[in-house]
Amino acid sequence: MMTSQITSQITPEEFTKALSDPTRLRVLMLLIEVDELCVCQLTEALDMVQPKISRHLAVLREKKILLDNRKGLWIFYRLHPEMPTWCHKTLLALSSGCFDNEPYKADLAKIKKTLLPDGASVCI
Amino acid sequence: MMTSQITSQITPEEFTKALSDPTRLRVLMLLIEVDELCVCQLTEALDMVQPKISRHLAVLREKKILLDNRKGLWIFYRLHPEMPTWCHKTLLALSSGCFDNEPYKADLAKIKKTLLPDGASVCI
DNA sequence: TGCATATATCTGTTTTGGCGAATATACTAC
DNA sequence: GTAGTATATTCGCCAAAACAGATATATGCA
Repeated sequence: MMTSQITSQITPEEFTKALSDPTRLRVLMLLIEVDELCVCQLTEALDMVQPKISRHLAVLREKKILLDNRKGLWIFYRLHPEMPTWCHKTLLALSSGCFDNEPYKADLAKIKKTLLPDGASVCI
Repeated sequence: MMTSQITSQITPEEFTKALSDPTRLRVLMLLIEVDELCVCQLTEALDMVQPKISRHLAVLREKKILLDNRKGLWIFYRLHPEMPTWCHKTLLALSSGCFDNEPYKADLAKIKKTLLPDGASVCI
């Protein structure tokens, strides 16, 4: 028997509201370019206090825009693999307006310094 | 002599903030599908009081997301022709998440009833 | 000129949402 | 168990932004 799973999809209104905060937009732009990042990497790259980052991550997690994955003490966030296609396309379109400009360019540069050559991460 | 024109481009933060209001999103989705609409058509289609529509149009106009064009008593709004490509792509991506759902579907249906076969508009 | 229509703006109020600071929770190592 | 680190949540406050309603402005026409 098939168990039908009613995962209420995010609405366009909810999605644009989630993108409307500068901090959340910066996080999402990074996660378009890098598979996964832990909270301490984001805290470091965006130069913000940890509770602030966590609160914004919670907003994105609750809307199923991000998926969290604990590995020991660290919790890694990535774009939610079941995010609707139109959401992903929207993020991609925005990213083409971001990475020529600050702070997105510098954010990405900082993050890349925390990545090892094999793609794994170095936490501080 | 060339007069260099410094038209400050909209930033991604400003753009996502402009999209984060449900009314503004509904207006923009309509203007993706229909070349231009006057204020009374929007007031009628979205079933909102006129000052509310005008205030939201003003936000989008000030950010150069919309361009206004008076024709007699009516003022028509359209997507700003000089909007950056990434903005237009973002709106298109969002539209693919909108038109299967309400209120966007019904909004568009209502608007199409105010359009003449040749694409011109009927005001009420 | 005066009136009607369409649209814009102002004003005061309420709601929303982000913030800092403090605290709580989860995990690891000892 | 305790200690230390990473992350999450709660709380009270403040500012941004949306709202309704009233009013102002612009245009067309008699």
